[in-house]
Amino acid sequence: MDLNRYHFTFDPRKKGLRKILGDLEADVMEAIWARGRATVHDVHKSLDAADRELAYTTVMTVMSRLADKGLLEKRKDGAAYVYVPAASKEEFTRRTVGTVLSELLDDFTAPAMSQFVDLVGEQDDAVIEALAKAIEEKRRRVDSDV
Amino acid sequence: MDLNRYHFTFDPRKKGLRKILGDLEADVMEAIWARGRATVHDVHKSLDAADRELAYTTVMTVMSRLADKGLLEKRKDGAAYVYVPAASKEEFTRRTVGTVLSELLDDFTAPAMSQFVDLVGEQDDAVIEALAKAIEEKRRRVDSDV
DNA sequence: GGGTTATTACGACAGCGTGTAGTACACTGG
DNA sequence: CCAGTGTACTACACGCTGTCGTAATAACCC
Repeated sequence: MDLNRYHFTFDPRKKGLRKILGDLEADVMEAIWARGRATVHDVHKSLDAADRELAYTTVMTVMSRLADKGLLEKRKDGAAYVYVPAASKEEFTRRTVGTVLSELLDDFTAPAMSQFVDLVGEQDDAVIEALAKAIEEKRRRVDSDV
Repeated sequence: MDLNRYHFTFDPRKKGLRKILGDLEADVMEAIWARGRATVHDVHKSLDAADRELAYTTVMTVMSRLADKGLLEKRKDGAAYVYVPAASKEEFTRRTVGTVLSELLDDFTAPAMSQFVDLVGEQDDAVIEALAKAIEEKRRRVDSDV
């Protein structure tokens, strides 16, 4: 899960996790999340379609790299290795989004706040209210501390 | 300024704009923002310190790439070209942060919102105040629209 | 146990973004 | 018209990702 510690790319043109993972990496992760656990064989089988023939070793390399990055865990399972996601897709997404947001908040506090409020405000008053409430609580806490 | 359209890297280990720009690119931008406009000569002079000797052409290449990316505008000025930031540092920061946030909100709406609220709760007072202010402004704007 | 098959390890190379720089050409000033 | 200075173009390295091949290894079947 320590994508958090690493440099990664952010591609606004891509959708979802592909903004952050490479295309093939994302495909592999999706495949593994879908089945919970998978061997290289499994993943290769599910990705190697007619329109995109992938070498077995290509899949293996990618899975290996994902394990190095901490997104997958590699476990010996009799014959072959089984790869298990270090976190569910939701959890991974949550953490990644959290990392980016907190980095943004740390380094660009004011613009991040105002931009966020603007962006969210366009569609969702509820979130603004939630934020306002969070502020309220925070203030109350501070007050009672005093 | 259309970093927005391009793939860029995001490095949590770096600070500020360096998360998004390369180190040298960031140095160059800072130098140019500091003087408003600059020639390659100017930038080279201000970056080429004893501890970091840079070739003139290195600076030129970087400036040229920044112009390609739309962060700088290049204007003929008699002998040399002068480079002018396409946007102020604040504006650039604002837009970049905005791009990232809006991408995040589009693709990861729920986690982005909840993470944001959570993160804000953990922040120190200054940050909370910034947020409160942002919300205030937002509300005022909305009210006057109505 | 030997041969066959499935897996893995390791290494390679390409493309892209960034840092770095050299060379050759152009333009300004004198 | 020449010298300098600045510019364009080209190039190479490194890190990340996509892509594989080859060789080694482990499992399996007779």
